[in-house]
Amino acid sequence: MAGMLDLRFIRENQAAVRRAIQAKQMPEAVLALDRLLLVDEEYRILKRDLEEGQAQRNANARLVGQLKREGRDAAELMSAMSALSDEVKRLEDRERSLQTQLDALSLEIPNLPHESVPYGVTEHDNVVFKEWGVKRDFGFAPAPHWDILTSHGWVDFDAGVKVAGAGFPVFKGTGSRLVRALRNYFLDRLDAAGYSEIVPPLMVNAASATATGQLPDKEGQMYEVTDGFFLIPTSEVPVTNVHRDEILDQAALPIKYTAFTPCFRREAGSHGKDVRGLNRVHQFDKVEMVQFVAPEESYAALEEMTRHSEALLEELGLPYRRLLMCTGDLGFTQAKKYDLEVWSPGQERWLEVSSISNMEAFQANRLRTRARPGGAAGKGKTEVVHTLNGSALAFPRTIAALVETYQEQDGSVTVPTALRPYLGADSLR
RNA sequence: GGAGGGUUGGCCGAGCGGUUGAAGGCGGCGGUCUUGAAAACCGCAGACGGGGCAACCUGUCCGGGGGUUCGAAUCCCUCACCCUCCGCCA
Repeated sequence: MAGMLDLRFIRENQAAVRRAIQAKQMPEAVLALDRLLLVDEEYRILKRDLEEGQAQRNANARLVGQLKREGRDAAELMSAMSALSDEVKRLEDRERSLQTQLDALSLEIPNLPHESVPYGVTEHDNVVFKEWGVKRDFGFAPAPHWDILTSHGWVDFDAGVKVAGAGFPVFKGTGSRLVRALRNYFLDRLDAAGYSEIVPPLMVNAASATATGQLPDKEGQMYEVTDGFFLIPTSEVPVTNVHRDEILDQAALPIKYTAFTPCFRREAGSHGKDVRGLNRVHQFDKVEMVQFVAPEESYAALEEMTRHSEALLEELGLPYRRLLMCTGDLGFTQAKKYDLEVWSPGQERWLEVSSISNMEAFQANRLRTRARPGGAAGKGKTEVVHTLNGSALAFPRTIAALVETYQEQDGSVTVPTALRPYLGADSLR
């Protein structure tokens, strides 16, 4: 299985790849790169000897067959072949071993940042790309969402602890209706924007989790269940894997999918105010966008997708800012990423509600998803595709910002206009 | 959970361990013919690697992985998936 970019690209652009990995602040991946290049060199040298041996073995085996068919004695050739076959087998064993190493090392090489991504070491180096909206002047001290939600009985955190554990909020009554309203609202908006809806499996196999980059080495983020399944940390995983091992029709690009699913994340090591209320939970709902596009279109697609998510926040009247992630805060699979953070007046902090990324060819290579005119049955050379995904939006923090932003002094929550048709109410109380 | 049958190219479908260097059909592409098209006929056609400036040479791939053999689509082991019947079940 190929890693991010194919081996040939890495081989021919070693210096640039090394620099890019260093910019991502992933020293262990630099070590993997060094080993990868060494193993690759040995592999290619061995491959020549191996192919020569295989060619000779094939020719002789054919000759044995011919002799036997003609009723002649092939014993001498066959015994001579024995030694050659042993040698070829030895080389094949070595090749297999090197191939296994190459595969494993390839999976350790992260995607490279796009040239437009600013260099940075930590999240503090991210760039505030834009800010939208005016933070509301309350005239009273706005409550944090957990107070609002629990006082109305819209979310029952204690019941969640009893049923499952911390980080599994139970939405009740109006809270549940709010979830359902957001789900329909987001999906309707994306449907109008040309995304076709998918209801995917909520568990995936290891092959899928590897293709999109959750495996190897990031098991800490996913719940692994029995029978080799993983609970999805985002619907990006099952939706993107829909086209694993496929040659797409170039004329069908861009392919746009949206999906509403619960997402499951272990969030090991999180604590304190980060996990208070709905700030960080183990199970949450999210509407996701996924696109398969021609390489030259992918950066326009990234902007377009980001605008879709921003438009939702704007229609909901929630002030937000867009961050351009620096190299050091990019994920393993990402070439470029924007985060959208919504303003939480009750906590006086920004909450990440969306992350939109261009994976370029990184996932497509792991997925073995390519494109050509006519698709699998078509003609011509297969070409790479780019994949992108983004949230539109994550529910819990959106709900947190929503109830905090629209809370009134009497404890009620005004419903933003865009959501009224979905809730059938102007105000929640 | 039990028993049985399957997995071959874009699709369907053959395939005694040795011209499978994957039959045949459909679909695709190019051509002949035609005012044009259809039909008919002829021809071309996979994926992914390695070597080479190139022409070109070469390897691997018949669900995945191992094995037997001079030689495996074909035999053996193993895993996954699909189908049929039984059981259970929203």
